[in-house]
Amino acid sequence: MTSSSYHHGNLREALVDAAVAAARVRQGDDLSLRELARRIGVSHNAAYRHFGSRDELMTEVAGRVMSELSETITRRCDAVRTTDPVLRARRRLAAVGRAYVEFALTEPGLFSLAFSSLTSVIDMALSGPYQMLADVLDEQVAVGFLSPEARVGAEVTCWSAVHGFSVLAIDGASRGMTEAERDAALETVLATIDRSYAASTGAAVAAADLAEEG
Amino acid sequence: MTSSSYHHGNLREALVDAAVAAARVRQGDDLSLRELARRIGVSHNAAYRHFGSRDELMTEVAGRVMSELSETITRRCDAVRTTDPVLRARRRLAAVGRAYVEFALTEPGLFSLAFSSLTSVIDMALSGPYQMLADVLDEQVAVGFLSPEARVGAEVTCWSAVHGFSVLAIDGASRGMTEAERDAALETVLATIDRSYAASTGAAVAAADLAEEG
DNA sequence: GCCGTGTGTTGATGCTGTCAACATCTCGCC
DNA sequence: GGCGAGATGTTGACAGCATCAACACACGGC
Repeated sequence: MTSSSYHHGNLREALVDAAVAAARVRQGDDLSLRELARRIGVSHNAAYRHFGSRDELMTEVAGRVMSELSETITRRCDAVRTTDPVLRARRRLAAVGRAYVEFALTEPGLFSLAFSSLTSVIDMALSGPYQMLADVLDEQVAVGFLSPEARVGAEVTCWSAVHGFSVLAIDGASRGMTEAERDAALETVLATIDRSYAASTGAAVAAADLAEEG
Repeated sequence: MTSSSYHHGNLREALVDAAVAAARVRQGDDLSLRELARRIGVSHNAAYRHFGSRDELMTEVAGRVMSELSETITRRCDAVRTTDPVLRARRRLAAVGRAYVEFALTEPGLFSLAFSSLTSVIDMALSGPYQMLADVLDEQVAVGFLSPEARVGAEVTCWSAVHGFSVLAIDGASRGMTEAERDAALETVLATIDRSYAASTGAAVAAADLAEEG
């Protein structure tokens, strides 16, 4: 329609798309406005008609990434089919953790970009992934698995654990681990938290309880 | 001695010092070779006689930071005076975690720089902080607090938790928290792990056990 | 006393983000 | 239907950056 070759038509979207695509491919936030413009076939600083600065674009990209993260978590969380309420709540928390790490390791470029974007990103996280985590924790309290005392601050604890795991796995520490070793390490993290929350109410747990279904 | 005004005498050291000082002051890895050179009073790219690239300098700086981190951890860990073996092992693990986070929050610039430096940094961490963590965990097993089964992968779990906490506290998530709230959140993280490890052997724990001494 | 090598300097290249001035298109109004 | 305003895209410039190449100085060993 509006493909007049002078006006792009939807530069803003195109820029964000290109940024996401570029960040998806190569690690490091070395993607420049000029290169994005070049790739789209528009001149440098055309971007400035849509974004006040490079950071503003990155913030927008980060928002997209957060949404994608939320989706991944929701999908994984909803895939838990267990009907037993306690087991279900425990597995759903584990699913949140697995989804978070899975996303980070599948899309390390996007993940890093999203969390290196300074401030406002996190505000988005608050309404997305963070809220989902809180909901699952509430569910654990509701079914009597997690004690109300241990509930306070639990979001930060869980988020710290999976976020730290992701960061270390992406750039450094766990490098040199095989995929199997990494998965095992993640399961250890999840099991550690699960065991702690079980102990908060004296609930009994078995080692294999958290194993994924199907 | 060799202060000939043409040859600096110890540029390499001076560069690393200046980089550390600069990173200490302001967040973000926006410190440039040129600015460091300017600050030292030497011309741009004099640095290239001592470092092959900017990254090489940063790696050196990261090494320094790691050493400082190790020191902080050692100091905090050795400050535990408890004589009861089990309580001592538990408090020493908590001390490692507190030291790690304390360093990250006291020197966010240095911390971020060290862990944004791509690869070789982590290798240093392996011989430093990571080894200290492993030792304390071994101690917990030795005194019968942590079960050998729960011991496997525990380094990664603990490191993930405190590292994630630090990262989130520095740039974003926990921003807006008061210092007291942040401390409380950290204690929750430490208590969660402690409770889990206690549960691994069925050891009894009281809430105030981990509290710092005098 | 002289030369080689280590160290520091100057200059240039090509990249970046950002600003200012200009060009072109699109849409609403008469 | 034509026109003017605002939105969008372009060109050019500037300063800053990392890095390379060529040059200048200083000190040590012969």
